[in-house]
Amino acid sequence: MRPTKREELVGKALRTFYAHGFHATGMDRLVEETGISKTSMYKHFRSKEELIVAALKLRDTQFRDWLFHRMAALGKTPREQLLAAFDALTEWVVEPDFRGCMFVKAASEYQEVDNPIHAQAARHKALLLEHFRDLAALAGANDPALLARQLLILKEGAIVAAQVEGCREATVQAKAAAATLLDNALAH
Amino acid sequence: MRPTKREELVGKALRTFYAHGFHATGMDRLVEETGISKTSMYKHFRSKEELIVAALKLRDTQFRDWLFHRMAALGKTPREQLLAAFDALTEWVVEPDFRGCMFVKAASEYQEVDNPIHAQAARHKALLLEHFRDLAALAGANDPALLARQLLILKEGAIVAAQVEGCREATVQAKAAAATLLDNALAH
DNA sequence: CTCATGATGTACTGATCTGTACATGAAAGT
DNA sequence: ACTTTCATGTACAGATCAGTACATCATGAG
Repeated sequence: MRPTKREELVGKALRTFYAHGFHATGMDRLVEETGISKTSMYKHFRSKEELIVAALKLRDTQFRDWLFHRMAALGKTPREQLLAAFDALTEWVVEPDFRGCMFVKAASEYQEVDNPIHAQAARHKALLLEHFRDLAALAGANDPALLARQLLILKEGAIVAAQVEGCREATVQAKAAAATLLDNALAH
Repeated sequence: MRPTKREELVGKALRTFYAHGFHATGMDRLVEETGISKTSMYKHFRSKEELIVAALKLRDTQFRDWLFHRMAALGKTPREQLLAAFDALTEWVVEPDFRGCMFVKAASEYQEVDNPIHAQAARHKALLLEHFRDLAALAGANDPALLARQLLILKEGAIVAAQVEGCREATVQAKAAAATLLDNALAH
């Protein structure tokens, strides 16, 4: 089924925001890129903030779908799937248009905790944590919540290292750390 | 010795940039806050970019001084000092004006790798890595470079979790993970 | 006192920001 | 054919952006 006009606008905005940042991307630029008129743009989205939130929601579903599917494809057991998350990250960070985690960027530019943009970023992280916790429980971890959080900390840290320093090995080094943590958490 | 005018300007700019972001903070605002005139401001710094780089350099020395001194104060052996880094982080993230890592924010808003602001952020991370690698070697790690990188990945990830999700436990959970990695790396 | 020098403040430039008023267009109902 | 309705486009408002031209001021030298 064809994407609606609104979905098309959100998709284009998502790419531009990710590539250039939120404050640095003006509505004029988005209007120019999409070929739509400004009036129509503001018919679809009452404000820039609303457009950003819509873009983050799209990114949330895109990223989770991609990550969870790669994890399921690359790993059979829950333990393997958790480790496979880092293989998926390795595929991602070497892509030429990789620019770090969009939600970290969003939360960085909109820091007030009550800001809808920041809240949307936090929500994404919470959803990731939920999935990891379920898998950690399935894997038989002593403390699934702790293990899930630690693995996600490794994930965020590896992305930051890859983005800020351009470190290519961060994700595989994070995977090695994750393996150690998993071994430790599944032993008893 | 008294701070020079320039140092005072950099210090104030640092606080404002950290609290509100780089693009979101205009030179007009900084001029108003410091009481200086715009002409004088541009006498000290040829451009906003130059001011941001100066602020990041100050932040780099401040943060490294603080972290390394806390690590030395809280830990005796190299191993204890590496772990103590996470205790220091725990002190930091609960401060009311904690807003995440300034260098991650800077690299997020100025993504081009050849941008001086981005480069300054990368440099800070490299200096942290150097210190951690030295300590890991002193601690007798099999692969000091790997261990140092993994510990820093935990550090970045914990800061991100604390900033984006407001997660209070992230730094102590990261410390637990760090302890596991240390145990593993020092065994032979 | 006179004049040069350098720091400072005011007021501005042109560009860009988010958001809107209003004119124009096409399609649909009667 | 005439009017209503709604989507679209143009042009703009008012604020703010980074950066600068120029007037004013204090100070120090001769």
